Order: sequence, then structure tokens, then C-alpha cells
Amino acid sequence: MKRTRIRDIRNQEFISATLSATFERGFHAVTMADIARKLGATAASINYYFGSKDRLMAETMTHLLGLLRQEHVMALSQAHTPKERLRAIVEANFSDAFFTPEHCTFWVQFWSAAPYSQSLTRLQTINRARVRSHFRHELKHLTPVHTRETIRRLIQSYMDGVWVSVAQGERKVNAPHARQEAFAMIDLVLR
Amino acid sequence: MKRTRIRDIRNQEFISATLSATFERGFHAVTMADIARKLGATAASINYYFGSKDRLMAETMTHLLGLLRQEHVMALSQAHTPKERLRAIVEANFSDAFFTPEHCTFWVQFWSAAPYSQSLTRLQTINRARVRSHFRHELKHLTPVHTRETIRRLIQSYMDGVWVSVAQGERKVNAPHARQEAFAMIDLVLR
DNA sequence: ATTTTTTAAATGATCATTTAAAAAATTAAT
DNA sequence: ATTAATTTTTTAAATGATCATTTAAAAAAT
Repeated sequence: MKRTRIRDIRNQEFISATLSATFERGFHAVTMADIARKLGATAASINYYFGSKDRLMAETMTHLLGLLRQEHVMALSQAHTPKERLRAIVEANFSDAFFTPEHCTFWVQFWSAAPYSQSLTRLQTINRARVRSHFRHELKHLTPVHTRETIRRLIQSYMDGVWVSVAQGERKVNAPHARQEAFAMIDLVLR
Repeated sequence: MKRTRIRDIRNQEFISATLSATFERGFHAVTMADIARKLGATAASINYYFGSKDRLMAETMTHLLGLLRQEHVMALSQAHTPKERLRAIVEANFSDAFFTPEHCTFWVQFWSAAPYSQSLTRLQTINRARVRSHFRHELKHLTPVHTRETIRRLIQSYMDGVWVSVAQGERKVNAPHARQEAFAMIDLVLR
């Protein structure tokens, strides 16, 4: 009945602190102490809960992936046509909750680190396969087979690129506007 | 007359070694010793030539930026219409010499590190402003004003995204095919 | 009492950078 | 050319700083 209250709270808190500290200092420069300081805690307690910095980073990323999936599911519940379901993917990526400077920054740094870490590579592979498969499924109904993969890569690359430019601080973050531009992109690209 | 021969040779060699070692180990994980080892040299000699690791990284990036500009100028010399000049930007980004896994990887890691380094931010800002201005100039002749910025961002984000997916090892690198898909993208997007 | 959580301090490893000296290359003088 | 002096290049070793992680004990909670 009384299953681990504190532990869950700390997990959430440290993950939040990780996002915030990483945004400020960068994925590799950020130290355990930086993250702990955000909560007035100590680096040792992070290890008590997460075991290692690597695991903390991986769990933070897992948290973001979960959030993305959750936003996707939510958007999907309103969608009833293939085109709407395609737009639901875009809506999730550029949702108010998900499309923030902290998240974009963490994500881009994750891209940069993933190829050099077993556990991050695994997360990356799973997520990208999931999104790819959703795209393929919806595009089946929307575009002829010979252009399908080109169009899928175009849409996916576009979305990745937007994240890059946000992480670069180049674009003030405006989720509704990002969604609008992404929808315009889809309309251009699907005839 | 006898101006610095060795120095120029070493600069080139160390920059090459930096690209190669960074590709293997990652921007932040790679050590001076890793890079020096590629040449059978010693970390101290990198400092003799570059002064610091930061400067080495910045100069490596400067080298890549120079290569990109050079490819662009080359492609531009064959272009005679606005559309051709637009395509020249794309050609440079996906040219055989430039569009390699090593370069894409270094570039993505540069994106991730740039916001946290004065000197890298500077390089980043200058380069992106340059490319943006070329795009704007050519798009003036190709698309109505009210969609112009949206289309520019679309094309630029697409290109950035392709780099991300290459750095992810997700896409086997095939420069001619990348150019072809990018040209298809432009045609879709410009009516 | 017992278990869980937290911390201060110790540990140990890794590096970039500096230093001081050796090695190579270059120049100048015979 | 051959030496000798000078300058440039290279290195091994020292330095010093930074961290993640461990440990052992204290605090809090149950």
C-alpha cells in the first residue's frame, strides 16, 4: 500500500533539475553537483537514486520520450482521417508542453551523445523506429508509393531541423506558430 | 619567402586528426591524446600549435565552414538563374567532399556545443547568417513575400535535419541521392 | 528499533596544460 | 661542404584541477 512515495518524488525532481541544469551548462559540462544544487541536495543523493550520471541522463531522456508519446496519443485521440493522424505526429512534436527550449536543447545534445553510448543509442533507435512507423502507416493513404519514403524523410528531417534551430536559440519558441508552419509544410508537400 | 612550411602542414594534419578522432569518440569524450595518437604525436604538440583544445576545436570548425563556403562558390559559378543559385546552396551542403559521416557528425556535435562556448557561438552565428542571407536573396525571385520566410525556414530546417539523421548513422551516406531528394524537396515546395 | 534517506569527506581516475629539456632543422661562418 | 650557433619542433614528466563515485556515519522517517 505504502509503496515508495519519496523515491518517485525524487525521481521527478532530479529529472527536472537535470533538464534545467543541462539547459544552462550543456550535456557534458553539467556536473552532478550542478544538478543537485538545483534542489539544494547533494551529488551523492543522485547516485543513491539513479546509480550513475549515465543512468540519470538516460532516464531523463526516457522521460522526454514518454512525454512525446503521451502528447502523440492525446493528439491522436482527436484524429479521424489519415491526414489528421499525420498532423497529430506534428502536433505532438510542437505541442505546448513538449516544444520548449529546455527540451529542444536536451534533445539535440542527446543526438550528439547517443552514438557514443550504448544505452542512449538504444533509446534513440527505439524512438525513431516508432515515429517512422507511424509516418509510414499514415503516408500509405496520402501519397503514391514511389515518393513515399522521400516525403517521409522530408517531413521528419524538417522536424529535426526545427529542433536544431531552437536549440541554437535562433528562433524564439512559439509552439502555435511552429505547428502552423509545419502544417503548411505538409500541405505543400502532399500536393 | 620561406614562410612557415611545417606549421601549415601540422595545422592541416591536426585538423584532420581531430575530425577523425571526434568521429570515433565524440566531441567531448575525445582527448588531446586521442587526437595526437592519430599522428603518432603527443598532446603537448597540439598545444604548441593551437594553444588549447578549445582553439583546436574552433579551428577545426572554421576549416569546415571554409570548405562549405568553397563548395558553395564553386557550385555558384555554374548557376545562372535564381533557381539554379538556390540549388547551388543545396549542392554545396550535399557535395561529395562535404557530405560525409565525419563532417555531419562533427557538425551536429558543434551544434550541441556551440551555445556554451563564446567562440563557437560566434562561428555559428556568422555562418548561419551567411546562408540565411543567400537563401533570402534567391527566394525573392522565386516565391511570394508572404510565404517566403516560411519556405526559407522549411528548406534550411530540412537540410539541418538530414545532417542529424546522418550523424545518427540512420542513413547510409549517399551524396548524389541526398542532392536528388533535396532538389525534389525544392520543387515540391516552390510549386 | 529499524529502515530509508542524506550528506561530508575520501577516493581514484582522467585530463588539459605547463615546463624544462632533448631533438631536429635551419642558418651563418669558416 | 663542415661546423658551430640558433631557432623551431617535439616530448616526457610534472602540475593542478575537476569530477563521478564510494564510504561510513548521521538524520529522518517509519
